[in-house]
Amino acid sequence: MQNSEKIEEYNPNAIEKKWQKKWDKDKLYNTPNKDSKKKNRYHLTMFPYTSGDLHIGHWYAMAPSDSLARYYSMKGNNVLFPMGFDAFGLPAENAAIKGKTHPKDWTDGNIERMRKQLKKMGAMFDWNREVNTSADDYYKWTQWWFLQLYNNDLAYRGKALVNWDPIDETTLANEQVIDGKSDRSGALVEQREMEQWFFRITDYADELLDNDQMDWPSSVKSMQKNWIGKSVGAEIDFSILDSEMNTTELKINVFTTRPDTLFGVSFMVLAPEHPLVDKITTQEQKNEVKQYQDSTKLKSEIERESLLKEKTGVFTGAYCLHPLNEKKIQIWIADYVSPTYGTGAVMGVPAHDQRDFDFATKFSLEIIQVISNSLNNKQELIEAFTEDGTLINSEQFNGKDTKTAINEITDYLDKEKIGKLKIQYRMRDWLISRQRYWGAPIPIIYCENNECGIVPVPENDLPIKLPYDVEFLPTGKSPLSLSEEFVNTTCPKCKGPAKRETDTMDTFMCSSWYYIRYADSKNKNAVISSDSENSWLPVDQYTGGAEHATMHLLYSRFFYKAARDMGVLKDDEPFTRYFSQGQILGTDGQRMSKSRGNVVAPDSQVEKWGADAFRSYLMFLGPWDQGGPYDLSGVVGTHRWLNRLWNLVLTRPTITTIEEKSTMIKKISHSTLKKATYDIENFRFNTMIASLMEMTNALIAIDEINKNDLKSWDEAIEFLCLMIAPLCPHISEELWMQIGKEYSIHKMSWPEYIDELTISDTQEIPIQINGKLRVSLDIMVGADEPTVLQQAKENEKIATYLNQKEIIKVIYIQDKLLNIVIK
RNA sequence: GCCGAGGUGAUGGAAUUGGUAGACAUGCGUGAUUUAGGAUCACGUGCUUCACGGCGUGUGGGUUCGAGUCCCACCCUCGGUACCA
Repeated sequence: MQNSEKIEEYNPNAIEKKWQKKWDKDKLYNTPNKDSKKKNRYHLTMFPYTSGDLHIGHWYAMAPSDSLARYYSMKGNNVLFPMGFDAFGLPAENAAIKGKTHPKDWTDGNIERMRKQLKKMGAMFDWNREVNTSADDYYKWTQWWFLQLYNNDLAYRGKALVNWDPIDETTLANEQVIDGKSDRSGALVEQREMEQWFFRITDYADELLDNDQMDWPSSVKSMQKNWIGKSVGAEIDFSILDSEMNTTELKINVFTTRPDTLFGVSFMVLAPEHPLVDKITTQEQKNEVKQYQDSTKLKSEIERESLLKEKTGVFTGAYCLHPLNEKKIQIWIADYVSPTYGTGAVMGVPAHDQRDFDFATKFSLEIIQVISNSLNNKQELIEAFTEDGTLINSEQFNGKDTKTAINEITDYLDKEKIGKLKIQYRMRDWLISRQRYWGAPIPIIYCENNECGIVPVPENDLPIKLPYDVEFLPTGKSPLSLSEEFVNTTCPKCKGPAKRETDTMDTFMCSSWYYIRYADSKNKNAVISSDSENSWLPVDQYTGGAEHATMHLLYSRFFYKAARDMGVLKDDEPFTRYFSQGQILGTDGQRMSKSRGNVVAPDSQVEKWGADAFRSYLMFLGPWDQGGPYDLSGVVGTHRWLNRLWNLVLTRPTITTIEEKSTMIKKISHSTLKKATYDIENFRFNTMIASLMEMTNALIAIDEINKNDLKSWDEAIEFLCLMIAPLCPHISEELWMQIGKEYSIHKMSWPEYIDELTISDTQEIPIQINGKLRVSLDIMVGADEPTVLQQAKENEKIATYLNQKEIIKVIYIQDKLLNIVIK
């Protein structure tokens, strides 16, 4: 660099503060519903839970998402990129109990702080559309959604065994139970029966399963499929016999995916909790059965697991009848049968199911082989044979193969009315009731007059406001039930005395529709106007953590489909394209947590290096979907780069008087632009930044240019600023101004590259002998084989290799390589 | 067990369809500058060998002129899920 003129030093903190203020003042990022010249495009990053401080994970998730939104905005779209707060939920209540504040005050304070921290990111959030799920103008609509679901028979009240967290004193969704423990409190979860509100998500199981065409990561799609867990099989009735061995009215209904093994049934197993157990157990077995049931209840899921899956169980003394061969079959109870999956009863086929095999071995029950193939013929079974094969010992079905037998036996059972085809799902209906304070009240009234019964709150009465002055300390009852003022009301139908529902809604309900509200966040008359819906929905690009695969992302899809069927929205899927970023870890490679003491605070990193260097470092670290440990000594790399970039842009090289024009600068800028464009569209921020660094370094290496290249130089600098704009919004804006361009760089267009300019006239081609690289030669682009071979032979080193040897074959790939095979 | 992703220098990671392995960056080394610096700049840096060269992408085999990339078998790590009948 020959220019002696002193330039100002790069000072990230000063310029970042300056531009954030100006953008805010100019409302640069407020997005109108319509822009006559541009196509609308909706980008979304998951909104944060209001936990108190923005942590590095938020930056890792949001900064690249912002860069993407900015890129598509430069590509000529009218991009909506909103932000808000997921503000209801247990931690607010827990923190309030601990810190002796009120959940609302705690939450509102956190929102204030987090909004400030978010603004330091320099993202293009449209704050005009901010939502706060705990604000009454938001949860009014959460309640409205509940009413719509209720009116369309998608919400129902039912008794159910629920997961009960004894520490937080609330129910939990299955998704919130990890290894039998509460994902929040860590307490061992108990089973309790309660009256609860459910959503019929299972009605949508098949449609939710159908996700092949979605532009989502395959891992997330497969997680959802596994979670829904569809299996096709048959339900079969086994008639229970009385003590005289006569058929009774009682039947055991089992679900099996292997009806072809029906003749192999040698016992029946009920879950200890199965309602038939008490009715069929014989007098002699009563005590033993009761004892087993009690011990099961006391066993936590952890204990069940830790017993190395050793089978336990008790005979009930009762028998049932095999529907096809009329054999008498013992009925047992065992805890390996889950009361909540299928029918809570299993037909024991020890020869062809490993669990049944273990059980039969332990209790010396008969093992009848009914499937065989060439491999296991005549062999004594030492474990269950679970492969397909041919039926044996199965009367009229002998000789059929597994697949045929499944169909024929199912058909036969159906015809004889002893069974039928059944599709079973692992996923259960969504339990939304929470016995907690800090959530949206469920808009239901229970009228004391039995004729009215359960009465939904009329839409005009919404929102049912969450009272501020309530005792929310945990007592096992819903805090709202302790507030006379809240509970006592009049029935909307008969005007008689009535009581309100005192449970609140699962917060996943709030987050199932927030992206819908962004499109029309201030609408007082409707959840969204059809105009706003047409403008923005569905979301074009959603990004967020894969930990939400089976909860938030599945619930949102259900909500959207339900909304379609209720006539609220038009489309089938809420998120057209979804990408899940990985997780940023502590410097020790572990998950960041206060207890480990490995938390890196983004605020201090921003203060030290500036938001631009910090953002770009997070993107440079590695592939975005991979995550990984944060390296405190690595940020300096992107900081140094921005420093070099700063000096480069503000200093022109010496201009010589040589007339000859070079194509080098154009090649650098256009090929970098090509690569950067490809990379950002494919979420490859790390390689995009690497190539921008390469371009920066290449331009710095040029310390003099000739007069005719001046235009190319200025274009290169311009391209560089524009390409950096989505990644580092502050430094690019500042440099853009300093080189005398029009405000704002963020309203400029992404440049277009010219493909011919990305190629130069000569290229280095590797010359191999027998596939081993020996030398690289500078060859004209597009040269043919004889030319290249000739040049190679002329090379001294190659010539020595070829000396006295016979050339068997020459492989030449144009502009790629030359391989000479010799003997 | 099942489903999904992955295994490349000291470290994070590059390598569009099989075609120069290690781009870019950190760290480290040497030098420059500075009163000093954990600031900045330049050069070097896969392993091995004095060198010619040889060896190198989890392990073993295969296909090919040529394999990080394709095929077969296996090992390991991470994420999800599980007596799911």
